[in-house]
Amino acid sequence: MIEKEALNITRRALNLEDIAAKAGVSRSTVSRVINDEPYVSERTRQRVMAVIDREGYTPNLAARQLVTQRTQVIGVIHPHVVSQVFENPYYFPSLLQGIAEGTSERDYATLLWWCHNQAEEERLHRRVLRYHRMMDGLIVASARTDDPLLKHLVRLNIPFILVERPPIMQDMISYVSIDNIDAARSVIAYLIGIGRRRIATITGALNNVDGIDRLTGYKLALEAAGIAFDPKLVAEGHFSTLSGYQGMQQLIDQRPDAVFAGNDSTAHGALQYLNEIGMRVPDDVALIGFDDMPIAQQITPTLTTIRAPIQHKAYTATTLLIDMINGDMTAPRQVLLPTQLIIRDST
Amino acid sequence: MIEKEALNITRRALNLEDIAAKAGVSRSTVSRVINDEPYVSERTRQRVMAVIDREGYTPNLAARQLVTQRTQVIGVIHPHVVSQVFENPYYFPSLLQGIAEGTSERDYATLLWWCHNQAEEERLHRRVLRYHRMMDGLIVASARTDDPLLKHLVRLNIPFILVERPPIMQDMISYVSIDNIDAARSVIAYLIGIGRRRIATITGALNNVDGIDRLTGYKLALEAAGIAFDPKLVAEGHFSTLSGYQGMQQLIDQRPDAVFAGNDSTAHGALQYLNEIGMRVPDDVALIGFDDMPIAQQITPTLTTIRAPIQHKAYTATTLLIDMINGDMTAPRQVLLPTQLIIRDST
DNA sequence: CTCTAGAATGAACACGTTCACAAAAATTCT
DNA sequence: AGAATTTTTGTGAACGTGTTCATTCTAGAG
Repeated sequence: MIEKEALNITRRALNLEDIAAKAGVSRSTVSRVINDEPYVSERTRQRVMAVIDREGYTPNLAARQLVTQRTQVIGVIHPHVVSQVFENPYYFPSLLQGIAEGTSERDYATLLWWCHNQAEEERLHRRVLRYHRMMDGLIVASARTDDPLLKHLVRLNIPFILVERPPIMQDMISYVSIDNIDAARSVIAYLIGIGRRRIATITGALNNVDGIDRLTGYKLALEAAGIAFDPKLVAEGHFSTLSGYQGMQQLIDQRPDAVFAGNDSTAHGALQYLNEIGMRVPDDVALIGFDDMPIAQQITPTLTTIRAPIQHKAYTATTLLIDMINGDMTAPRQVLLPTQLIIRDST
Repeated sequence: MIEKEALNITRRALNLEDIAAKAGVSRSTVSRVINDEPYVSERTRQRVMAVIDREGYTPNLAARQLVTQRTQVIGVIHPHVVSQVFENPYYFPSLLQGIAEGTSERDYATLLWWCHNQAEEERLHRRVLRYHRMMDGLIVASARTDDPLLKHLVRLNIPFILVERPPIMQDMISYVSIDNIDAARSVIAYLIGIGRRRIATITGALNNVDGIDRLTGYKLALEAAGIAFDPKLVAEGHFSTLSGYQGMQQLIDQRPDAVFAGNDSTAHGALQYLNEIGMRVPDDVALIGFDDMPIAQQITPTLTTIRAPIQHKAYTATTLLIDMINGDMTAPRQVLLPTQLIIRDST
């Protein structure tokens, strides 16, 4: 018998019963101690804790999940990630940082789902759905307008929240976003206020809700000021430096006196073209970006832009999601966080 | 009875037994079908599959994990993340992309552990250790020289791999990294080859193995060329643009004719200072960075630098880790990936 | 037809936890 | 002191899967 024990090289991990035996109590008492439940005498609690620490016991999470139906894990899905992440490299880390803040507070773990290329998107969806039992809820970090994922999630009845305004079913879905429309509107109003009249825009990606909303705000502000909307003053971009450069190239013939770019990278590209052809910023053309990336302060002139509380957005989404999971939320919630206009030298 | 069933709003999910009943077979047959095991007749397999698809059954992963002792999940831990991630924003996304590639291929999920601030580091370690049963293995994305985490991981006997050269126990620990020492050495040799003699360096963070190794390579190259090492030509930085600016400020009195920066951000900072005081690059001072970040091509002059295959590094680490998990690896493996010198206008 | 090897299937157990309930012990009240 | 209450502890039944082993079925050989 002793030999058999000694030969047993790959020892199985300790379980509740082992700890109970060593502490001279029953399995459920140990369970109560671990889960901080009442109705355990202080003396017993101490003794059990001592054994747990000494033996280095950690609970088997799979067994716990099996009976509680809870995993203490949330998923983060970012299906069409590649280009966007590399165009605005601060967005994703900021997002994750906010999520980490929320999950750390509430003791959740984070399962990350993202693609290494565009073609994998479909496969990723399938994997997420197949593994959905591992997650109590899901943060959808980027939904395309034609994304079938959301419908699947609704069908599976898994709690989820978006960090953008959803492209479909907006009343049914919870989300936390920034008020892109209002931010764009106020920034255009500001440009009008400082006397600009031929205000062009290089949009963000228009299969993306953020990009669409910023364009909408642009139009609304012009309308409010009684300036006719001119499609020739709109160049379609996709959040990249290159698209800013090309967009500016396309717009220059229209002689704009101001350009509102879809984000700071785009503004940076536009600036590069303006520099090349000798146009002065802000004297000839005022330039405004979006997101307040670090690049905004690194270029000359420093860039007027809109600061979005990305990390805070993600944090809010995370805590809301956990509330949903815990059943503390009955109806879907929609939150729009305010942005801040940062005026620098480019306007 | 029927009413009771109908009233049961929150229906429990389907399990193997349900599928078995609907298909007219036993639970173990369904299990065999799902896990692609032999000894199931083709006819039975078809019938079971049809039921599974129709009912939309997915296995309960917790139950499976409980019996197989496998989770199909790997963890990624980046404990002291904040400053570093924001100084080199491309590093972390590239890393995750490589990991995503590896996990996607082998059908693993990724559990992400990182801090939202420095103070959380200790807490994060504890959480990772407490949750370690959820992971088959761990990728350690950034280990400080004084990090106690590695010892804990060894003690717990959990498979793990580093994506840097480990600060301790180098023979015992598997890792995939780039050959920082050799890269730095060859880049200095190149500078010597083009006639530079007073070669200064602004180091990376020196509590980081990458930073230390790059400095070591610098020293070795000088030694090999018979140039005496001069501590006054070394400024300590920490991978940031600001530290590059300040480092250059500190070094300028030494009249260097070349500067090797700890990374491209640092080089960028150095360039800003050189521009301010009217020094020409590369005529007066040659400048070299590390990492080939996008900024290297955005500044004027474009930056000579070293391209590191970060994504490939992470991919390799991921597949090796999964090999470890599957027991396909007996001894620890150490892999150093080659780097590439990218010569541009700054030298 | 019988016999046999091998393929196909099912019954029962194990995994480690939580939870509901029962039992025992301690405390308070009359 | 004895009853009533409250605190503390233990027992047994889930949770849903994989796995072992015994049993049944099938096809082919004699």
